[in-house]
This record gives sequence, structure tokens and C-alpha cells, in this order.
Amino acid sequence: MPTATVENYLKAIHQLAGDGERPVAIGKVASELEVTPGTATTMMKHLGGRGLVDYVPRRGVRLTAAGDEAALRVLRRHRLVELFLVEVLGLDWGDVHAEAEVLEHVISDKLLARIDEMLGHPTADPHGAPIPDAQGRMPEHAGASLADAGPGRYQLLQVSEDDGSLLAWLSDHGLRPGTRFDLLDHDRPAGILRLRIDGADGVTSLGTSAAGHLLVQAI
Amino acid sequence: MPTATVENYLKAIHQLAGDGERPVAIGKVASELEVTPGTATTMMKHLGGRGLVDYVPRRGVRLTAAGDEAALRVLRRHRLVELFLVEVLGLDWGDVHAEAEVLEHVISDKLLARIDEMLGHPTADPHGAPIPDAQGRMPEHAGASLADAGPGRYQLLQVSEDDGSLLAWLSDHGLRPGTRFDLLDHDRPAGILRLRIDGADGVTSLGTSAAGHLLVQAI
DNA sequence: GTCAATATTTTGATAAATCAAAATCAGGGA
DNA sequence: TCCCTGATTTTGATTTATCAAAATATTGAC
Repeated sequence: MPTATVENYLKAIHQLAGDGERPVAIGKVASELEVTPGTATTMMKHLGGRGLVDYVPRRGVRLTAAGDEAALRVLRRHRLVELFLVEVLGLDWGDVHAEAEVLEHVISDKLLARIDEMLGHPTADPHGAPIPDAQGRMPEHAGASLADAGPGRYQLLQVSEDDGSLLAWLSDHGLRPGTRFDLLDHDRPAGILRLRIDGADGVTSLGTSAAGHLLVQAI
Repeated sequence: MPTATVENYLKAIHQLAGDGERPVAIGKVASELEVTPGTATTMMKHLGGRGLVDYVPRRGVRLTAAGDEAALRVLRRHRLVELFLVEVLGLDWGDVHAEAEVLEHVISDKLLARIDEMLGHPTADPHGAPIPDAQGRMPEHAGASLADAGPGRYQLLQVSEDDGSLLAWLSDHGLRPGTRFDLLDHDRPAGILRLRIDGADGVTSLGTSAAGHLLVQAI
């Protein structure tokens, strides 16, 4: 049974790995977890010894199959807890991340199963992020960044940003995972997109920086 | 902000203090928490330095006002979480203690407040144990041990035992906090009590050892 | 191909919590 | 009163996770 710290390192590496093409730089891991590089190096050696990562000094790390499995287990817990806090306890969309960050490490399997059941075995968390199933399989959905999209009709799949303020803003403007909208135009030089959101009045503008956190699917 | 370990020591001392007449022996604390005596001694000095206990070497410890307040805060969390797990998530009466033991240290105030609200600001947990209020005031109820009771009519106030098996047995026999019953007779030499429980068929027998964990009130 | 800038690793320390085992104390019985 | 027994404290180590700062490697610029 990995410690909470080890779980956090695995999660961070998973997060940073992206498509898994190339190994994750140790410095990225360190800054993701807000520890000094030396601390991260030490931990990488430890994780390597436990068979959770392949660590090549000065090159980087990647998760082994075992490490990836462990990371997905934590991710599943995280997202189920988030969803539970929003759906059942009515906490704010933006508050739940921090809470889940700690609960994910301490909840028993039995309690997790109960939460999963109570939520009806959901496949996405409040941000629209997919929830790995109990076997650790990640339901992949093919979304592209709104920042790269041209005019057309889209559905918002996921908000990949854990900070509360963007979440709150989107929510206020009627934009949440599942919502459909028309991208009217995308002024790339200015970095501004204009949308007509289903169920909302008028036209909403947002910048490329925000749009970069929105995963959408053309419909 | 005290660590989870510190909170556990405070809780243990509170538990063992009883009426607070005399200081708690260090050995009791050590065995309650399943650590070696030396470890407990070290921690007592630490807690003393933090102003949470009065520690007199070779005599024992007692909680200071600050320590008592902290202990009650943890107790409140523990009991609210237990109740939540039973009432809202439908976990077994006997399973929740272990779960609460860890959650009590990590839940945010905001989440706790939400739980409290959702449960309607309850004053007793699933074992019937009183829940300190948000100001740390403990609603005392005057119960006596069933092991000391003579024939008569009683109401079960509290089961002071965290192990699941007794809880499950009682529950199966229709006996839970609030339940009323007649104590038909109490055979002290044999150590057996016979009860007629409201809402249950026939007569239920139980031994003094179990009865010792039941707090009742004559009605 | 050499060098400087940047990233990474090493080294030496620290804090929290713990243990095992040796040393010490306190109180009751002879 | 003296000593033995059992409780407690000390001492010296260990584990996990961390930092600061020195040492080292890599890489892109020239």
C-alpha cells in the first residue's frame, strides 16, 4: 500500500506524461508538487526501486504498468469523491478539488464502492474529466482544445483546470460539461472567441487562455 | 493545526480521563494507542510544550483547557462522520468507526458544516454517544451501566463500544440507542440478564460483559 | 568544439513519529 | 528501613519526506 505521498507523485507523473511519448522531466514533477528538484530526484529513485516508474537519471521518468495502474486508481478515487461532494453534499464546483485531494488517499474501498453506487457508476466528474472504471480502464473521449477550433457547432466535454475561478465563471455563463454552443468566430490575433451558448442569452466572449482549458467535440 | 497523531493522543487522553479526577497514566495512553511507553513519554513532553496537556513526569497527564477543546473538536468530527456514513451512505453500523477514525483528521470545516447541516445538527452518533456542539460543549446525558441495573423499565442511551460485533448483535436483536425494554431479571451470580425488548419477540438474554457497555436510563 | 546556462543529482541536515533496550524511579512488603 | 517489582524515562537508532546548497551533467549558442 503506497503512502499518500507516493500516490501524489504517481498522479503527478501521470498528469504530466500526456500521451506518454517521452519521459517526464524531474523538474516538472518537482514544480507540479511544489518540492525542490532534489526531493523529486530522491523520490524517483525510491519509486524506481518499488517498480512503479522507469527512472533514467538526467533523462526523466515514465510510469511502469504497475505505476500507471496505481495512478489511475487514485484518479478514480479523486474524481468520484469530487462528484460525490458536488452531487450529494452540494459543495461548490470550485471547492471540491482541494477536499478530494486529501480524501482520495484515505477512503476505504468499501466507502468508495458505496459512493460509486450512489452516484450510479458515473463516467465523468464535475469537470467532465473521465473517471477510470474499477478495473483501471480510462474511458477515453476524443476532445480537442477549443483554442484550436474554428467556427462551428460544439459540445463542451471537459474543463481541464482545477482552479475554482474559471469553473465558477463558466458555470455562471451556462457553460458546463455537456453544454452545446456555436463558436461564432475566433479572432486569433486578438485571442478572443465569441460563442452563442445554448440556454444562455446573447453572445459570450472568452480569451484563448481560458479556451485552452476547454476540451470540445464538434457536433 | 495539530497533526493527526497529536489529535489521536488528545482523543485518547480525553477518553481515558473519565471524570478527570486523577491524571492519566502514561502507560494507559501508550497501550490505548498501541505504541511503546517511551513513545508516549516523548509525545507527552511535546504536548506539554504545546500547552495541550499538563504533564508531570512519573505522575501522568491531564488535558489543559486548550487540549480538552481540541479533543472535543476531534470527537465531534468523529461522531458526525460516523453518523453521516450510516445515515447518508448506508454503511454498516459496525464498519463506520474505523473509517471515521481517519476521516476525522482530514475533513475541512466547510465539509463538516455541510455534513452537520445535512444531518440536521444531531446530538448523538449511531452508538448513542453525544456529539459535542460546534462550540465544543458536550451534551451530557446521565446514563448508568445496564450491568448495575435491577429489574425495571429502561431506555438504551448509548453503546460505549466501538467494535462492530456487539453493535451488529444488538442491532439484530432490535436494540439500538433510543430503544425501550423491560429488564425482567438480573442473575448476578450467573452474569445473565433477561430483557423483553419493545418491538422484538420473546425474551433476549445477554451477559454482564455486554451489558457493561450499555448505558441506560430508567423510564 | 568550447562554454555558459540550465537542469539534475549529491550531500549533509532537519522534523515527526516511532522502536528497543538500558537506566531510573516510586511504592509496597518484609 | 531496604529492596524488589513494575512503571516510566532515557538513549541511541530508524523511516519517511523534506530542504539548502554544492557538485555535476547536458545542451544549445557561437
